[in-house]
Amino acid sequence: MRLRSMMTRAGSSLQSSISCSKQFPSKPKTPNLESEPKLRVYVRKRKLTISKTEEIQPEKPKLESSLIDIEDFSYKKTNGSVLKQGKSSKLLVKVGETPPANWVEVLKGIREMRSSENAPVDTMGCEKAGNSIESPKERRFAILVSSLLSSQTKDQVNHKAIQRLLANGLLSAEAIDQEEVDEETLKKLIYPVGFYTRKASNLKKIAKICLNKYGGDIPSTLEELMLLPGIGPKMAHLVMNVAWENVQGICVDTHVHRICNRLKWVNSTSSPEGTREGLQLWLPKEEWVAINPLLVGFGQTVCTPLRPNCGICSINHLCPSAFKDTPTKSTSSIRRTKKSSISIAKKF
DNA sequence: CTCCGGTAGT
DNA sequence: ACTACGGGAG
Repeated sequence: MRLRSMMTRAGSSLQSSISCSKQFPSKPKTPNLESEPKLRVYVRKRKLTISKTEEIQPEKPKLESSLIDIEDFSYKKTNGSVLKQGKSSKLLVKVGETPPANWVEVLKGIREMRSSENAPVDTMGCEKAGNSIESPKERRFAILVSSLLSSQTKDQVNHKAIQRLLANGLLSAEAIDQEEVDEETLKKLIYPVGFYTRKASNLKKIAKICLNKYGGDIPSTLEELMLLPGIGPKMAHLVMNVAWENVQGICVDTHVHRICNRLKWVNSTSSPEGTREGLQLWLPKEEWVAINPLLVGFGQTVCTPLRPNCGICSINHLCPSAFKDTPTKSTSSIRRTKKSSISIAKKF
């Protein structure tokens, strides 16, 4: 995959305020810390503090380089509900200072498997979108649109939809915002991407916002991207990574979420956002962009949601979940459990 | 019939 | 936390 070089814009200061969240995932179990007494003491102390008080303003800890760059932020959707708060406490940071054992080896193993395997994901879909476009502004817009369309949609389908938009000259904010381009038109053009009706509507709105507020360009910060209809955390991080080449966080999709939990790379998270935060605590920032395509491909071929192929996995000796069924609490496995128990119930 | 490379509203 | 939104593929 190649990223076109371009000027990265330096903005993106996300210093929004943050009121320390009480939404901190309440799963403070102490996993493998027993082996490191020194750390354990510290962690326990922190943990206690956290659970007692919401407001924590500790001294800036000496962190590994990768963590300094995570900035506090909060963003909300139009209805005013707070969708996400940035890193919520220093506790996470401290715990995260200890990366999971063998993670380097695990990563290396996955890379090797990925290089021999052919995963459906060879590139991130939205990267392709920009390749043939000269103007940086339009290239970024194309990437944004491609991200929007790509959710719950096969890469190929998404790619074709983008090509149709392009062929009709409808891959810029100016073009889409025109009066005569209605949602019906867009809908037909992007069909059959997943949720095309809603996406057509969102596309129209996004074009208007981009034109009116950003001069036809796309927002350059995470929080502003999230304010666009249909753009959530996953896509916002993807766009920051690819369109702006300004890495604010890890793009966590269902694969990254599931695999990180299987590997115990995060502390049993129930949402992709939780996984993102947990992963960012210890994964060196240089890996933040690459980790997504790597794990997505791995998740499609080897570490599948249902019946993972642990037998062919070269790192199964390092995986806490290897050969165990009913693995993590990924959304799909929850759903599966629920449904299968229903169908079992029907049988009897 | 079940699974998908999310998001937003309940 | 739970579910609707769409359609295609296995």
